Amino acid sequence: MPAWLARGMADLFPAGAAVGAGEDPDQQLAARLAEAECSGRPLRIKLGIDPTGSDIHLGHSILFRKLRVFQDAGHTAVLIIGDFTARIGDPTGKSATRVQLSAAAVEANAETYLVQLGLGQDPSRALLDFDTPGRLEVRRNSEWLAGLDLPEVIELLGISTVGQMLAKEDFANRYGSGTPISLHEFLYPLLQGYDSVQVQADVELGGTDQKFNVAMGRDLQRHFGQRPQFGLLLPILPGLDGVQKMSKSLGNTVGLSEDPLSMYSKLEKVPDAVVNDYLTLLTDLELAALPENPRERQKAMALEITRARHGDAAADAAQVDAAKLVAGAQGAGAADAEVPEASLAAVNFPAKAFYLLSAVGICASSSEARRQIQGGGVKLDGQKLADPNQEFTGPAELAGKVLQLGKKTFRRLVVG
RNA sequence: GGGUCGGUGCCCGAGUGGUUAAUGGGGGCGGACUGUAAAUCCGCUGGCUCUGCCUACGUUGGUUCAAAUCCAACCCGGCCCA
Repeated sequence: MPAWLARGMADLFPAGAAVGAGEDPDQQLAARLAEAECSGRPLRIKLGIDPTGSDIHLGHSILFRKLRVFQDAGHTAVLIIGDFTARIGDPTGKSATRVQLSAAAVEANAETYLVQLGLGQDPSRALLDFDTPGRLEVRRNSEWLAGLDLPEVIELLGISTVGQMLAKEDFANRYGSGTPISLHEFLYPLLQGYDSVQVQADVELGGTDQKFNVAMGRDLQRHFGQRPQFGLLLPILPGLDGVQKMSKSLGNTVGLSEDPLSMYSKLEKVPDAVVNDYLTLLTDLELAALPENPRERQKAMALEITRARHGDAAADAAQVDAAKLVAGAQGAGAADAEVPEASLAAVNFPAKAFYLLSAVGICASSSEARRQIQGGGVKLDGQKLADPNQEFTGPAELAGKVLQLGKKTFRRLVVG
């Protein structure tokens, strides 16, 4: 099996026996690849995404990266936008039923997804190859799901059983703990599987949490007389906390569209334990060639990922700025790295310190600002603010100064 | 549909008429420490230009000087039965 295929792989099924099982292209992916090579017919690699949010983060991108290497090897990426299934909500990994989204919201999300993946963007930084003919098909599953009639739905339902559904980990947990499961949620794995039938997938990519759904696709394909797809599962990327999976609702993500500085500075402090995972799954670097020092590894990882997304120059600059920020936070005076500006235009003077912080957007509320000041976490031009009630009479007193919350939040105050 | 138990702040979870934005834990934020971090220790954790005033314990209404705590209806959920 080629290295580009094996890197970062968590599971592959069916895996076939290494020796003795012959070269059955329905049992061994390597054989199927060879068959494609001979016949000149590229494989169809399916990846489904649910446009339930508007941001793609690094956790998603490991799947797209794998899809991309298939593209580069000459195969066809079939990207399925689950515009229909998003309205049901994939129960996977959720402790509760998902909210259903409106069709319009789903479509808007789908558009931003494609842009983030590189549609219409600089191809050298795009996650997928949008340009080479035959390498990418984008499909929306409402295409075939919206028109299903009741007999067809019943046929789908008949392919699986309640026992099978309850064997799925998430359902089992929820059922066991008395958390509600709506009946329509059982439809989700079936519909995702039906997508495989519709696009005649040879391989379906997914996270390890997708095993059930991907396997379901095989059942459905067999039911409809097709060769069952392979399931190629990739690990779930741990989030910035290093423990839980990367997920927006857990607030431990790095978004693909984040600016270089925030991307770099988040990544450079990922826990040591997961740095190698990030390197394997999000870069093409050789682990053995990297420095042993854990701090150096973090930096190399952060830099490489930022480079791939923003280009070398922007990433290198972000690294320098991040270093300045840390130095500044440690008492070397206010950082002169790129500090976001905050306008004083919306502030009504005279302004007390706590009100200023919230008016300028550095704190979520004035009460929080008051607490932060009392907790000693706020500085103005490097000088600790001690009194939340300290009054500022006008913009002139503040213009050009840098307001700092904690170690990493800075705002340069501007009059305009 | 019947019986029964339950719906508390970001999450979990105490509290069952009267100091109180509501014990505790998690998470988050801030401080110290450190190789950034993690671990550990400390503080904070509804809102409001705030020495006071608002809004909060599923929803609505009621009883009371006084309710998250009592009553009624309704909504939502678990379990058992049909």
